[in-house]
Amino acid sequence: MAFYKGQETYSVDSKGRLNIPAKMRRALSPEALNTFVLTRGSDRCVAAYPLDEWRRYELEYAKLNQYDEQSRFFLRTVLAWSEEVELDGQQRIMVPKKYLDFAGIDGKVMIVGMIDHIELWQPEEFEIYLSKSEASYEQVASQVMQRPNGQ
Amino acid sequence: MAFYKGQETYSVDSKGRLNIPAKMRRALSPEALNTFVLTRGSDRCVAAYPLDEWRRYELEYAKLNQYDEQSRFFLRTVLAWSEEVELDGQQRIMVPKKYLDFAGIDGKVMIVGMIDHIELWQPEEFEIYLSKSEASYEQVASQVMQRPNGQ
DNA sequence: AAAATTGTGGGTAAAAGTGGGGACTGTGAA
DNA sequence: TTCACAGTCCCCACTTTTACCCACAATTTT
Repeated sequence: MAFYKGQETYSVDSKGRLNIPAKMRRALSPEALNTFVLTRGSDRCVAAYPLDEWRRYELEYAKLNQYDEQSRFFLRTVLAWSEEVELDGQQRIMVPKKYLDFAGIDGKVMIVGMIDHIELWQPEEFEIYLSKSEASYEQVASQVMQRPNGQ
Repeated sequence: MAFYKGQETYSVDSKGRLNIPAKMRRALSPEALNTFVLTRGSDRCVAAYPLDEWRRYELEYAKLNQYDEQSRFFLRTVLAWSEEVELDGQQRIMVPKKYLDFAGIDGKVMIVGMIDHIELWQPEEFEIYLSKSEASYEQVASQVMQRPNGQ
């Protein structure tokens, strides 16, 4: 499987349409049916999962017992902020306004590859996010990746 | 299989008619015969099951031991509050007043996709519901989904 | 250099969401 | 029995949103 990576600055037009970078589009498997599922990301961004990836999560959700109060709360929270969008003839998706608002996006978007999904950020917001960690990249990396490459 | 998801604010007109969002309508299988079964949801909302899904629940209900007092109570409550409604020419359903009253709905409705059914909420009520959980979303998520993606 | 792909914008027909009139039905009161 | 009334259902109509098409400059590939 191809993982999403890289960052590109793209624009959302007045109709809310957003072009998906060609490189990232190539990582879309045919099973995704040219469809992404938008959802609220961790931190202030919009996450877009290819449909086939999203289905794997959904199957887990479907197993939850809806008669359990906590499960219901979890499902409603996740699902209320999920929506399928399909690529149009120009390989663009329509991003509903409420998602743009959530991430503070207006006009320009930073599209970031994130392994199994892509993220949409307000460009300055993303810069700030990268720069504001007190710990350095090297410090965090050594904590997160104890034994890279499975060795 | 397509699961219900997303949230949309729609309106119930003076005749009690409610349009079903197109995206959710597309998740309706032909076996549902354009019919939903309304019932009381868990928490203060109205649940609408596609007819074919509802039949599966009915099979479960049929297995309950009617000599058990709690089972009887559960069955009577659920069944007394169940009613079939069919989509009209404009893809709307007629929501009887008692359901609107139960959920406190008047004019505007928040329609929420919930895996195998959709829920109708009074919009503010839903906002409050999402925001007032004592535990944070992250806490609940980690409790509910111990092993996300089945890994 | 030519050809194909990519990123962006806009016009227009179709679909979606909303509202209302009028016929039909069944109920209860006169 | 007849009438008034409420509740449905079936059309029609209007506005907004979305989907689909075409266009074009910039970039990449051949």
